[in-house]
Amino acid sequence: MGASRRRGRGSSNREQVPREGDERQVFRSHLRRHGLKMTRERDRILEEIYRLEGHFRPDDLLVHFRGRGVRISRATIYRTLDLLVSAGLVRRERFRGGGAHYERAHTVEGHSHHDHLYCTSCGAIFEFHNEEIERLQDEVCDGFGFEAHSHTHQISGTCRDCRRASATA
Amino acid sequence: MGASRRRGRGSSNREQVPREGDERQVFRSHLRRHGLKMTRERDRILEEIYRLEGHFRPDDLLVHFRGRGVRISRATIYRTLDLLVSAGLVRRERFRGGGAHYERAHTVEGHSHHDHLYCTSCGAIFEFHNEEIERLQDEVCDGFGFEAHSHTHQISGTCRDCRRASATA
DNA sequence: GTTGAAATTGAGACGCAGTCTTAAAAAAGA
DNA sequence: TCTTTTTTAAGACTGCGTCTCAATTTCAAC
Repeated sequence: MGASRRRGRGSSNREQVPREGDERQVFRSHLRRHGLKMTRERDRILEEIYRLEGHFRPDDLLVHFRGRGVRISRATIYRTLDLLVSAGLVRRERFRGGGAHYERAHTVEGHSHHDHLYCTSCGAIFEFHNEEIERLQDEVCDGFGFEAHSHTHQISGTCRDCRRASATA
Repeated sequence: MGASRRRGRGSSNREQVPREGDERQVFRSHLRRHGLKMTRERDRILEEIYRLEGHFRPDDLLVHFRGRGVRISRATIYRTLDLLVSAGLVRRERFRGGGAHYERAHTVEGHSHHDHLYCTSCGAIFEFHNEEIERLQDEVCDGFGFEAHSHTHQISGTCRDCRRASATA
């Protein structure tokens, strides 16, 4: 089939530091470390995710690709998301009862992740980060001899706007 | 609010506070407040939940009733769990990707709930409670003008035993 | 560049949690 | 008791996610 050997966008190869392809490098080395292969599909999925802002669901990707005539199967999207999560490039988040949401991790090292406020009234999602909470979490883990890999901290409730709306109602 | 007496294990039953039926009263008045009816099925489900220790899944209840020849449908169990959650008597928790787990809320007022450490290796669940984290959460919410109704705070990782096991391996 | 073992893919079947639909039954107030 | 409204059981159904497997692609060795 199409043998286009794609490189990155219009990579201006000026600098030494791979800025644009940072996540790609991380992904590649993660794959290599696990004896896995880089494929065109995985590359495209990663690229798309890093173009997106905010949260997305697997189906969003599927629709996106379908809409552009790119055939990437559902299975591949799910498989790739799993890989990206274990590579630390993407975070999986669950709100409400429905399916998982994903978002790219903000830093490769995973230091400054954020957590979420979820408005059950309008579905809005807010992000917060609190260093002190993070520290206390570590303390809790130490107390249990527990080694944390990740965490989920969601607060559900009513956002400012919805509160205002229901107050006037 | 008000009457949240502690309720230790074998509380000395000196007081007038309805011990055994506490949750039933709460449920009843919740239903009444919403123009809903108390039924035998709802009563049985509540009773069973308050007999259980720890986490359970909707299917556990189903199997339990089936095994005893009590016919309560899946739909009813799910509907009742929803009601109990909104009445504040039961908490819904999600671990991993699978279905929801439930557990009874420890106090009616919802003050001293706990959060969870989840071992991804053996599936063990530990509970923790940290007053300071709770306080900081409130602060975060205030900052957003957000009114919290509930929260989920899960830390995934490896528990002490599993760490030990993999260290010796 | 060719080759070939091993990994990956697409398509759809499948599994499971949870919701919806319906007629029949039960609750609660008058 | 009677009447109205809610609830129920059963199972069809939905949606998310996983699995299967033959065909294809990767990539390291040649």
